[in-house]
Amino acid sequence: MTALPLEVESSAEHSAKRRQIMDGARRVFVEHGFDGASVNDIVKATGVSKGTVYAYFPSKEKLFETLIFEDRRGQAERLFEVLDDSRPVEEVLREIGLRFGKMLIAPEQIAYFRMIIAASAKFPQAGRAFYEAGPRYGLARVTAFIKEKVRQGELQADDPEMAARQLLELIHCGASKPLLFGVTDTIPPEEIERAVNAGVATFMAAYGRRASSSA
Amino acid sequence: MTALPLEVESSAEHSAKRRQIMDGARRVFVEHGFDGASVNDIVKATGVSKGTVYAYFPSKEKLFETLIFEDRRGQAERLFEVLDDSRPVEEVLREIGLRFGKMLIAPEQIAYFRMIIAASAKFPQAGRAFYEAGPRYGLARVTAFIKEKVRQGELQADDPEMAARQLLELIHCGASKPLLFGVTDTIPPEEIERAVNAGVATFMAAYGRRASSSA
DNA sequence: ATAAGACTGAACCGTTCGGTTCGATCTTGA
DNA sequence: TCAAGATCGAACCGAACGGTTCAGTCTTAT
Repeated sequence: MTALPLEVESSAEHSAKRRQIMDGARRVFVEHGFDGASVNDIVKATGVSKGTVYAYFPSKEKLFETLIFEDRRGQAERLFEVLDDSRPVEEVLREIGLRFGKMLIAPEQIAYFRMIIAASAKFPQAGRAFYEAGPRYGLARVTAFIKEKVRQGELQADDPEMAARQLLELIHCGASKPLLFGVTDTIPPEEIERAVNAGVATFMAAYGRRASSSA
Repeated sequence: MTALPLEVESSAEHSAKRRQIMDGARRVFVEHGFDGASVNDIVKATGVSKGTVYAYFPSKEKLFETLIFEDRRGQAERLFEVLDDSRPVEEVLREIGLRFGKMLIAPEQIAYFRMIIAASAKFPQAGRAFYEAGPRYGLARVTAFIKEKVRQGELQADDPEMAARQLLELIHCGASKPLLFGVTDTIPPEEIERAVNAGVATFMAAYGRRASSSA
């Protein structure tokens, strides 16, 4: 290989052309997965020439890895912003539940999960990056929220992290699984709301101030 | 294509050669996914000639689909056998929780899930077949168990299916996620047990006879 | 023994794969 | 204006892709 990739500097890091390439690549990777995405299809989706793609990224692998690493959008941050511990706990949990539920069943999200999961054997660092920016980040935020609510006396939990894990599982309650396995394309919004309400009720039965200690 | 696949009769349905081919193919598909698995690698893994593979299956796609459809082993049946409603509810739930948890973190299982999830966009029927033999079957069994325990007075639940969904999520509590995303290769057994115990406690707090009605 | 069927291993096919090259053209900055 | 760098589109490369073919060998049943 005689053509070295462009030396990335701060300005080039955010160049429009580079972003254009990554946007086009993301579409193809999300649709076909890493192995199913051909470089020629990616090139078409980018709207630039193949030579230019290779001027920015040395290989298909590097393009994919870079995409996943830099795609750690503030999605989880925005989602968990509503964890305002000055408000009543059930109110917050219902709201976070609905936001979380809607996010987890969005078609783009399902497709993105599928792509990451599929690629995680070959690109474990990419899988890890995604996991830490998403699920783990969310868990940490919810754990902190629960700790504060325990301190305030609204909740009781010996193990706030386990409580947070349970909460996240309860409010979603596996609703996205049929989507992941291709069983259906849509989940009715009422289903999400139903799971959220039931999940919050169960969580409060176990961890609410009136409940017996659970852990 | 001049060579037609072998007409499948009852005996050929279970022929050793056909099984050999599918066993070899499964190994390669599970390791590399559908797109990442090459027919040449599959042929090597089967230990038969390429011509023979094509004598039994008309294409790579058909081989994959057939494999998934016929792989509906009685795994879920065996797992949920312990749902014996003549025993105390907590005892049964702990036991099913441990069995379920161990199954869901087994490396072969993780790899199989990954393969199915990855392929579900292109092969939704295969994804559905897997889902119905596994998660949906389990949910139905647990729902029936909960209904019976409600009838016996050990549990109370207005919505046994939602209760079953919650139970399945609680006893596992997302323990396999780090595996799916390639974050780690192993989950300590104590972690599974801990999640099971906490999950059963939360479930009983919400649905046990002494608990307030949750749904 | 013989014939039919199953299977083998090697070669083949047209197409696609990821990656490379390059003359021509465009863009940008001095 | 000019030169350097960026980009283009087309062609190319060797390897790999899924699928096909076939002479030879093995297996089985009569």
